[in-house]
Amino acid sequence: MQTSPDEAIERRSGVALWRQIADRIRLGIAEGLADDAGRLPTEMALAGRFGVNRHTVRTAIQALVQEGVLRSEQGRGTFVEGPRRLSYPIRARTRFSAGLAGQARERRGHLLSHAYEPAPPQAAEALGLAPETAILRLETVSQADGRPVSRATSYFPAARFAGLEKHFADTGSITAALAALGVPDYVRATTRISARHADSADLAHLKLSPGAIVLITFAVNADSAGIPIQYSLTRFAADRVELQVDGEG
Amino acid sequence: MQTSPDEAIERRSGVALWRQIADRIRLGIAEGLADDAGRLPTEMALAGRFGVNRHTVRTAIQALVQEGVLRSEQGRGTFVEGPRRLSYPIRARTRFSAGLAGQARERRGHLLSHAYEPAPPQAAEALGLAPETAILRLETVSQADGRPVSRATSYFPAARFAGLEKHFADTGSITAALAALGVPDYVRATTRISARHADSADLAHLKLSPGAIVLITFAVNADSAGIPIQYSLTRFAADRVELQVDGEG
DNA sequence: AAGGATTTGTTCGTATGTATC
DNA sequence: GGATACATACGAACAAATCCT
Repeated sequence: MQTSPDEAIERRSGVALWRQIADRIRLGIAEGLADDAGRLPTEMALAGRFGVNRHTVRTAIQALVQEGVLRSEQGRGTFVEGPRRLSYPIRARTRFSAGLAGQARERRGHLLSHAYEPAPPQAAEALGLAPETAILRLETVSQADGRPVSRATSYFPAARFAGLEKHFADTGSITAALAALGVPDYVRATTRISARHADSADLAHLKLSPGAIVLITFAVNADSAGIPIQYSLTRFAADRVELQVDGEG
Repeated sequence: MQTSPDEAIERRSGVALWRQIADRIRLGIAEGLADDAGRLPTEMALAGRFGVNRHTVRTAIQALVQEGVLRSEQGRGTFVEGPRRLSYPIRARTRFSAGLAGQARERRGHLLSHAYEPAPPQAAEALGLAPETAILRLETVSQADGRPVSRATSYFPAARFAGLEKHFADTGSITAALAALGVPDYVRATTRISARHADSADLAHLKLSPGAIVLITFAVNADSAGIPIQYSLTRFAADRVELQVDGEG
């Protein structure tokens, strides 16, 4: 028998207890925290489980209600409200739209801004270009059923892909824009995955609640000849998406 | 010219500013935040960049010094200290030890505890077993050069893998333990990746500083006949590891 | 070698946010 | 809800170590 609570929460961590508990509830929903009717355990039960005061649990629940994840009904309980988490596949042939087929009806990318400028060091290295070579930078947001899912900064060699931003703005698809410029196919070379807290740009573009976590991917795509054509930094809303890696492509 | 800071930080988010800044600095190091001599921008410069008081930056830096990531010298500056981030590959044939070859000299898994018990719902489903079927659960920690990298909860069908914990305790390797029980080879079927804040168990086993973020992977491994043999939930210290997905496996 | 500029380290005080009871 | 304790963040000033001219 344990006297301490089952799922301990960390104090003096720089992360408020209510924020930690909100994170855990949000993740826990995917793992069956709510019952079949979508009802969460009572506030008292959650307070006991996390070893905190009921007020603290209430603050966490209020934050999730604000996000649209939960809905509280006086006298009845707290219920899961929001859509479930999307599963974003990462494979050799990662495509945003194709990947979410069957999980969302409408998905599309939006162009926030673009610029032709000298390549920053990491981009130049990833693309195999000399430092300062001109590149095209695109800032985009991808949505599924009108809900922002990810935000990306992409770098393309400017010499080869001048005008790409127009094709993207028209079609909302990197795949289609590349095809229009003579790249009918491409493959994901490598993806590096890490995580951090959302910054204010993430909050604004992804419509996140403050304190949310974003999954970060650094990816390189190459054409059929193996020449790198795109380097991208993508931030996924960790509470709305999980990344899925399939075994044998 | 901008009057607002370049990289805005979010207030009233439930995540302390110093914690957000510590996260950003840690990530920024990989992206060339420090100069060639490993020296960070001055406290004043960072404070300006993030739009906060110098004290707040100092608190963030102190947290990273405590973690071993940075080192401060009065009158000289603040320098990058810790070992660089490990890159953990995820492919069809993901192996802990093999994957980190060349990045760390010594790596090994340690058995924290084990139990034979009824399968929890997610584990039963992932392994294709009837609910409540007996499984073997292993709690393990993996280290590279004595530094904890990840902590895993693994489920194996008890009928097939009775005694696996002894082989693992002896060898420190799941691959070797499975081989001893007649599974010479296995492949990663799927991996789902998400992220959350570290809980106190993560902090203790991974020796993390409070408030750290962990990358979570849910993985299923199958034998050469495609039969699921292992379901595992692994927590990676997001500030010490990045996950790497290679294109054509 | 001297002195000024730079950079980190320390100490006040004050206001606000967080969590408990 | 109100009172209390502690953590977080800011501001101003000064001290100590180092660097540069």
